[in-house]
Amino acid sequence: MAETVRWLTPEEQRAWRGFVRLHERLGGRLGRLLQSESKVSPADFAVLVHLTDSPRGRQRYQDLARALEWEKSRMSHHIARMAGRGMVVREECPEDGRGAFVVITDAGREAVEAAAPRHVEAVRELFMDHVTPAELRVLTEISERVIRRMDEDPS
Amino acid sequence: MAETVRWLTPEEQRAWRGFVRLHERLGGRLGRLLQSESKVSPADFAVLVHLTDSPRGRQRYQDLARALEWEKSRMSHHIARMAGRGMVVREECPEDGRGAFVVITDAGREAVEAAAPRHVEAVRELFMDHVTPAELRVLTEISERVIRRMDEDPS
DNA sequence: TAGGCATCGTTGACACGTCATCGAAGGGGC
DNA sequence: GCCCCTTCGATGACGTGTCAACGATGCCTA
Repeated sequence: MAETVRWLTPEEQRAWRGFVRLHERLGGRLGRLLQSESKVSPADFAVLVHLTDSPRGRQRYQDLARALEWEKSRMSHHIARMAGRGMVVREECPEDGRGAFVVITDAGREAVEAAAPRHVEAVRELFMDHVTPAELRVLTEISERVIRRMDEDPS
Repeated sequence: MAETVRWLTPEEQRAWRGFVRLHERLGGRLGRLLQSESKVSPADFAVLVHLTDSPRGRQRYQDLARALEWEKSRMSHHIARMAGRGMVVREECPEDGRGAFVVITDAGREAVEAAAPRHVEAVRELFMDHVTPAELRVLTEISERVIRRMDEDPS
């Protein structure tokens, strides 16, 4: 079973390379932009938005983790860091002795409200403004299809 | 100057969300796959491939950094780790007292040769096989255009 | 040739994510 | 009630990436 490798064609290499680069560059730029202007990283932002959309600004760790598709340990670490910066607090869960809530603080609300316009603006400036609606549809299609395949085959 | 934020439309949100997820998932999966089977991460792989393509398997840190679009400190840290695992060695540069070479070792060559087929296969299975040539062209187009814009505007 | 400035790579502090492991608590079946 | 198995979240070790600062060296110009 050798010699059966289907190597990438030049077009495929170019596409893959561009794709990887795009991710690295966009992520880096976006993170730096937000971090420098608002002390809220994209990850923080995602958490805070979810909390503001939840009743009483609170969510169970596990629910948050499922919604964001994060591992529970990542959630635990990240919330600990965010708690250290005063954007959220941890709260015991009376109904389930194992569980806990993440609750957004006033400082957290202020931070997300201050960061939201800048976040959206950055996504537009760096990405959306350079992509046509048709291209965007193709991208959505690809993304969702590939993710679906990964969900179906958890190898 | 308030109220002028151009929020994302539902389609744009969906696209952006899918795009971010795709990267996180693909990256995670690919990394785990390679790491577990070959002790060569995607980053290692990129370095080793570049070195094997260089005369005498060696490159200056800065050239490598430019080629991969990495920061010099990232390069330094990463090479130090790879050197610790015996895949490369650092070598002084006689012509320039400040500089240094990264040189691939035999172990490094073996590692990249062993990892290459698996790497390509993973990229195919996880991604290429689920994207049509036309979609791939759109993706390449988008990636390169957005990257170009970022290059032009180093805000 | 001496002073000033840029470039090269290193280093340390920190943020982030994964994995493996753990202890506490819930939820069965018997 | 008791055991077993699962679920919840915390934790520590580790690999990875960023930033800021640094020492050493090269280079250019006055």
